[in-house]
Amino acid sequence: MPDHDSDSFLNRQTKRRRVDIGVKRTVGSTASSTAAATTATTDNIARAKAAIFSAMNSLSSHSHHGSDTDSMECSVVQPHGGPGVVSASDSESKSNVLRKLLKRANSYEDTMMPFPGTTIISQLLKNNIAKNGGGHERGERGDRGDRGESGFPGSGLSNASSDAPQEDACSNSSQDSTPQECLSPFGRPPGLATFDIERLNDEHLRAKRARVENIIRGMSHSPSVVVPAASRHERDHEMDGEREMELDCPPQQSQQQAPSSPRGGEVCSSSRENKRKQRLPQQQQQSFTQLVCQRKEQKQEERRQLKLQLEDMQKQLRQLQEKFFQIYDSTDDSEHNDLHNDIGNMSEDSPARSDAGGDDRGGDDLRSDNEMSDLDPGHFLDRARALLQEQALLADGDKPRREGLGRSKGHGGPGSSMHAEGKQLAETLKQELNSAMTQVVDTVVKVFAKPPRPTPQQAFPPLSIPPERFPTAVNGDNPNFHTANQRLQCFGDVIIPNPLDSFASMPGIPGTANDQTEALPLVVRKTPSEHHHQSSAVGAHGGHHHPALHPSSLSATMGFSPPSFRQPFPLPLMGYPFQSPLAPTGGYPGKDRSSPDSMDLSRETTSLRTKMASGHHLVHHHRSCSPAHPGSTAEGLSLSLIKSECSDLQDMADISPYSGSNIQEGLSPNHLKKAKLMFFYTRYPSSNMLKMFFSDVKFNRCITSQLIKWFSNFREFYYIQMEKFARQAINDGVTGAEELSVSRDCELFRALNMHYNKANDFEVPDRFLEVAEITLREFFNAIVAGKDVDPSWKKAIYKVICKLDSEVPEIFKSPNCLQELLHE
DNA sequence: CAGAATCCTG
DNA sequence: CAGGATTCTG
Repeated sequence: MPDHDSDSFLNRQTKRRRVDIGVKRTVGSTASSTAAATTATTDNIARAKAAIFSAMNSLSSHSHHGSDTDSMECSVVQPHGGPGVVSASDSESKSNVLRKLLKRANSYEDTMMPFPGTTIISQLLKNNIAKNGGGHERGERGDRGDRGESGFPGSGLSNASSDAPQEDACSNSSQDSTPQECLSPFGRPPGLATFDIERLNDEHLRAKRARVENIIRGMSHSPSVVVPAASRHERDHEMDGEREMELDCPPQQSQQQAPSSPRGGEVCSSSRENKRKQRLPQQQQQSFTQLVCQRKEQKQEERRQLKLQLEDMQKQLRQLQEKFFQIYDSTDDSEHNDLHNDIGNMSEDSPARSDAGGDDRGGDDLRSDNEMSDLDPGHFLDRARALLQEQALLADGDKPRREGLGRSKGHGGPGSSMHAEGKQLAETLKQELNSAMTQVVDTVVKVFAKPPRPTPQQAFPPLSIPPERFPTAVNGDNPNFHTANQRLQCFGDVIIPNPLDSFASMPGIPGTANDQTEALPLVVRKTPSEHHHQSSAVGAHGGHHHPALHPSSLSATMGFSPPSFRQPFPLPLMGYPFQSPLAPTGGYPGKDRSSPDSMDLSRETTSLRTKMASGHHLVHHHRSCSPAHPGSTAEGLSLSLIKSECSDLQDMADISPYSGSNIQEGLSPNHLKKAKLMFFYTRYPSSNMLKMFFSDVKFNRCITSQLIKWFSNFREFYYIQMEKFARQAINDGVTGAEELSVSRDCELFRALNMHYNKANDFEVPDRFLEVAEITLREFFNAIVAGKDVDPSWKKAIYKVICKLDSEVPEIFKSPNCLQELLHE
């Protein structure tokens, strides 16, 4: 299709030879052919790239599923433990926190990793779950165990004090429960505990349990037990949000409904939380003692598992941190110091640090932003990546640092030889870690979960992608994405050009609107001085994106792909100039792509697109547009969503491979200026001529049209002036054309010069004066002859003038001609 | 009728 | 100068 368009266009140019006013325009058929050939070649390249891209997408798709699976796995919930089992809750909370954090990482990874299952984190998590064995009681925690849990979601720092466990409060009243909490409107009937339903991975099983639970609840209703919902509510909310996004588990919903929990406001009430609330009450129910006993065993088991998991995760976390640091400390320290610190604070194996961290955290609210940014997907990705690399390195020999980490992980075992102090320290550290995690999770959840969730779902219903992913991907573009990407680039082999950026490099984009023949506002206002690297209308193409043009080969092993792959198009951003073919306009079907904001955002988007356009991506899209690749459904989200308005894709293909040159994607003011100067030589330039003289511009239909339009406008002005002065001369009593002359100091010339050579920094060729004079006389004669009565009387004049074009100096072919010309 | 140039307007 | 409407051509 692209070829066709291009060819047809060129052919038309060649064949057409039509003219303004009946004068045939000279067009170089040869040049035309050449251009066509070039196009074809590039197209082939494009196809190859498309294939690659396609493959990538496929992988991405897989990863997605994988992530879901993981999520489910991770969603296992700790069964309620009796009074003596409180520690379980503790470990559970930690484990949850860690898991969530880690999972979050997974999530992000999934977003970009082709092989979800292979992500280190997920693997580790799985292993943990699988291998959980003897339980480690955290005696230290004691009855306070629940605290950690309760504290985690809300304000990570305040967990020790304000976040009194609502559960405990309500059930035992031994804890510093807040009355309000208990009185919360949300307090629901002391339903029987939902046992450990949550832990069951099997949805059906869970559903059954839920039903049973309902029945039981109906039977036993102990008013004495009120679930504190107020604070819990908040917490649940957050957690729910996270869970919902991460897990997207249907079973939970059924359960939550069952409990008849009045919390209508919540997006997705956490079944798990609900259950826990009900746990204690349940135990108080004698009638269910047996049942409880049975459950207890399971709970015990669960507890042990959870503990193990927690420990493992902690260990993993440390390892990740360590590795991450190792890798980044040497590279970009400054940029990630925050992250480093944050993690460090959470690290258990560095007492001093942890302590300090704890203190810091007390008044560390100000850092929330930083933390947030640090905890973006990119960070997780980085960490994961770091881990991978580390593993590779470890194969050769363990690194000292890692050793240190490894050793740190021994705490917690019941048989641990730790001294009391050590235990306390460990405990403290754990809490710190917990709180830190909480904070982190909260921030992340808030940031990624809240805003856009609804929109994405609507946009991509069929994809059934966890809502959170979209926001994530989208948000990722902003501050975080770039940094993440940059960091990724540290791993040279795995670097993938930012897909979004590549869009900008598509020359065709500006005019991409299929049949858009009229020039779009391609001209970007720039300062003449910045002739080079000036950002083209299409945006930040100038000079910076080149690196991106060397798309690193995708590392299959790493399988990292920018989030943007999955959600490459921040749709809202896909605005005007980029109604590009590539633009996933399809992504948001029916969406107004030319929203007013688009322009503003375009700049931002542009940079992203630049990279996106580079390499295979660009080409791929291109291909998808071709008839041969109709649906390209299997090609993954981005592709499937991409509606191709491929008209000008081919043009893009032409230029996509360009490298290093100063080719621009749009016409700049300098180009306009140059065109005006050229007008002194040629009034009717052919499109091929334009291409030759604007070699620094990537030609597409739009550009061509615009250039032609420019000259058309030039002519318009020129002829208007001619007619005006001719009539003026007539009015002035001039009787013979011979009396008319055009000199450099005449009015006419000044008018023209003012228009085409405003700065007067160009020496107008004498030939132009001649032509102008001829033109003036033509008009004069015509008018005198009364030909102006004929509506098309000017055509004859045009016909004459168009033959007067002279050769344009070679120097105009130079992209730098302006400098050269004006400096002479 | 499509495509191209011109005309007209802002 | 850009856009849209109109005209013209093959």
